[in-house]
Amino acid sequence: MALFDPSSHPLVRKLESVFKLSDDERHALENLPMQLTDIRADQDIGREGDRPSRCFVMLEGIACPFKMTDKGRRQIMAFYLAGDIPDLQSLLLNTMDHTIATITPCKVGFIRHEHLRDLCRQFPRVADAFWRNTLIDAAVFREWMTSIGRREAYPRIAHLICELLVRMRAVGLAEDHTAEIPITQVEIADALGLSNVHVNRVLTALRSDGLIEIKGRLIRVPDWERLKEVGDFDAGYLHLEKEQAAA
Amino acid sequence: MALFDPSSHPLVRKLESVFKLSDDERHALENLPMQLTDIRADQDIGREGDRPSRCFVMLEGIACPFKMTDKGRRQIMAFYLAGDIPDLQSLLLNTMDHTIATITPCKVGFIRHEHLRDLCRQFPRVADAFWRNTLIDAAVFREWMTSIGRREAYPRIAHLICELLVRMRAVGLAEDHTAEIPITQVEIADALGLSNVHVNRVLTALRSDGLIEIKGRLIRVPDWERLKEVGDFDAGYLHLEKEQAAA
DNA sequence: CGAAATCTTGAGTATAATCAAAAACGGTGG
DNA sequence: CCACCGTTTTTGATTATACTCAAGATTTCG
Repeated sequence: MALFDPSSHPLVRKLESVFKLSDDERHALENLPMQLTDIRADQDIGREGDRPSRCFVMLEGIACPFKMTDKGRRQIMAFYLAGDIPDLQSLLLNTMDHTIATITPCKVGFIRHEHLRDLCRQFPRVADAFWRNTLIDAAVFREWMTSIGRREAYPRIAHLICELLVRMRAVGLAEDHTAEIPITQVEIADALGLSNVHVNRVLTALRSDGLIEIKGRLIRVPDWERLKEVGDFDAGYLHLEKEQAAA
Repeated sequence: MALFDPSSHPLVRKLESVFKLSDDERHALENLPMQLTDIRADQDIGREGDRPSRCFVMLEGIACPFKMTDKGRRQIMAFYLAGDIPDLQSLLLNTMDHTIATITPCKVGFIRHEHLRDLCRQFPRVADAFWRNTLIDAAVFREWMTSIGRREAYPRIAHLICELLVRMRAVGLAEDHTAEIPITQVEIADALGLSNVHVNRVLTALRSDGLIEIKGRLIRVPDWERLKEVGDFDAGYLHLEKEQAAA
């Protein structure tokens, strides 16, 4: 599978995974004013309560939306990869109900709402594609809810690894069943509603059971079918196109 | 606050909570062909894997989307009330990734996708309102994730009660701090990732702490501010208009 | 009125949390 | 190249929240 191609526009890539763009649509997307910005790790890009006037596209790195409870506990609600548009919702919902932060150093492209609105007005299919994007986000939230609420730690972690691998493959960030996943155990814990200590113990168990191999940030899955089964993983909820979903 | 007015069209009500409809828009909505159907309790309306050709609007009753894990455990991911459009996503995502079932006897209105598509094409603001609707669903999913992952059972249940009360008030199904909530403890357990036994114990504790009063299906909250605080509840994520959010 | 569903309570257990500290790792500068 | 420092991972010991199993009480509804 081809690696991420930095020469093609990220939004073009994103939308072309849904349908064939017309020349006009492609042209409009490529000429969308976008402010490229580098952001270092562990920085908030948008905060709960903000009223943003622009969205951003992930170009490189990993970011996450999270909330804090009154007891100071953090819940990470997703991991965003290259091509994702984390706060597309700000286009229609004025106030941010969560914070979005970088996990690794990131490259992002900011796009002003007005430009996106113009684009949606002129090309309804683009608006549909954005809408579809938010629907898939919601589908992923539902799956995470199911994991957090009803799967034990062992399958829960296996499930997350499956999801990340499939999504990274879909955007060319992983090949076969190996990927570099620069997410700490603390972050995994906050995403899955577990303690970092327990995450560590389960990862150790997954390794000694031969389900995963870890070298630094590199994770390899020797037996994909078995990991999928352990994690009760079915990629359907990601609503990827067939070619990409092939596992 | 006025009780639910069955004479006004549910979609008109829904969209008017977002913006003022033009006469044309209102007229188109009111003339949308809609098949009214009564469904008894505990029936699936749509199943995982289905490829629906229509959406439905909730008119009466409560329904829920859920998933089953391979171990046979159920996760309920939301509660849908009158006015909600549970599977709007089927308009853009072909295959259902979860099942939707009634909790109580329900009255629903089925609307064919083609009619909704025509409507969206003709009235872009209506499409925006639908999109906004799915964004709010996603915001609720995020809040639930936070509850399930990072709040203990006691605040978790308090939080759910707060949410249901606010949402029911918003559509005229509750007055003040009293509502009829026909959801069993097993269903609450499946929604919050708890066992029914534990839900029962926590509800007992909430009662003996004077936070809620239960008579049959009727639930009363004597001290709203205190329940909100216990449940770490802030209605912001529901993105209600100001008048409705007033607590 | 009676059967089925729901709620309640008790007893014992298990998964995962917390607390604490040591080991390993990754990057930096000398 | 290596020593050093902060971060992350790992391990141990103890505790707690919540689960399971089981049975009895209560409510709901036909």
